[in-house]
Amino acid sequence: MVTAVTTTEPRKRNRRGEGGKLREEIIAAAVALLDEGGDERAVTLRSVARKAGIAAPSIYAHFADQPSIMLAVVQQEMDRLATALREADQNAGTDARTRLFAVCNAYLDLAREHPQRYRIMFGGLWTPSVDDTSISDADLESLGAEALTLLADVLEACVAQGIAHGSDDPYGDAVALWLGLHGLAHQRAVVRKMPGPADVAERLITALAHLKP
Amino acid sequence: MVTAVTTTEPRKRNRRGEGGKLREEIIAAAVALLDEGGDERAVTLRSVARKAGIAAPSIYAHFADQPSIMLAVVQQEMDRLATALREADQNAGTDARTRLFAVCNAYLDLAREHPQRYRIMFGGLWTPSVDDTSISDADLESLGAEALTLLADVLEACVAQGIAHGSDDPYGDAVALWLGLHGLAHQRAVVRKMPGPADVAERLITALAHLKP
DNA sequence: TTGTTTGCTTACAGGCGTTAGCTTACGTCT
DNA sequence: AGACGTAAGCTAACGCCTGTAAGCAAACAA
Repeated sequence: MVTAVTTTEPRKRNRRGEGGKLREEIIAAAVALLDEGGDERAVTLRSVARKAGIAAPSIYAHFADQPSIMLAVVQQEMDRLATALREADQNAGTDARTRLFAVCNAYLDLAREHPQRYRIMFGGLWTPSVDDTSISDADLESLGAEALTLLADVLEACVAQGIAHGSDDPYGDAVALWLGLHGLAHQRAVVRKMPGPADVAERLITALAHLKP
Repeated sequence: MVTAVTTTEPRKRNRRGEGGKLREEIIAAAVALLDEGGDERAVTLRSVARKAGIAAPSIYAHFADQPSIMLAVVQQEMDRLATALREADQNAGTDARTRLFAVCNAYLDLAREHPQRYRIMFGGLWTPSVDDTSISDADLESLGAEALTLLADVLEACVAQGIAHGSDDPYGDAVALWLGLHGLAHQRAVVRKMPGPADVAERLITALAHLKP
């Protein structure tokens, strides 16, 4: 049983300048392993290599060590999330309520579509190997801050349009709203079926955004 | 608190009827490993055995396999949590607002005191080995349901005392409130420092319980 | 004494991350 | 056209740790 149980065909070597392509393929392989329903323990250096159809040591040309792979996955998915939120906001027009629900639902949808990825991103198990300079706490915090700023913007718009009760600290309200969304998204990502009513999301958003009835 | 799991001294064998004691010591050892700041990967069958001062195979007399240990830890900590919540409620007197904050803060405090345990409980990584009959999904769900019922009770009391706006579905509101608490507790358990204002907890509770200003 | 509980020792097979050194094919330069 | 430097990836191997099986030794109760 040495060979290729899954999808591994004799890999075509990349062209001269395109060695970096493999880096993306490695990340994609890691993500694929997650999406297949395995938890993060299924994402080992060797399993990723198998999935990508390469030999395990070939990874070291692109990543310093195993945690670096997870780190890259997290960063990529964080970027994807931030982009999705911005996009949802911009496609939502100018009505504040529509914007609010668009952004929040985009967040929840992404988490629901890829629960394992969400778990990795916010589950706190990717153990930053501090010597990886390509990404750091600052990166992630700034990304979170970006999403929070977006939320705060939308909340302010709600107040400005008179559909929500104001507050002296919209950023703080954004944090609270995000925490609620995160609680729901994470719990959905973890358990097979959530207890509670179907409109929990709406209730959370309405309450935490202080929307007027 | 089961004590003396710190170092590896030649273990005193248990008396005739007290073989079951080791089971508790094993769980305690696993919890200790978590509390030492290691994540769940640090809790291997062998590391637990080392911590408990016994030989690795000796665990099999008390647990079917390694995941069963984690499962037992989760159940124990879930019990502890439920007890703490009930206790906080009963010590809070009859004022609904006081009861509400007492229960919620008890939840948050416990999570903050033992972040790694909290992560294990709700992180969804303990991979139930289905053949373990001593605990099951039903157990955990019923436990969650118990906590939720408690929350719903307190919320109804708030409405009854006129300090919160009513709702046609107090249980649903309890779920929403719990999700908010969970989001905060989990995020605190995962990252070293939370962004946002210091009174996020109060804001979450106030908003999700629909407390009147 | 004898049976049973309690826990240990030894051992195996397999997966892991990582290092060292080799092969092959590409692009370039004469 | 042919040689060559180098990028791209592979094979082999190391040491470590894991979960688990099989059988043994000692202490206690009857």
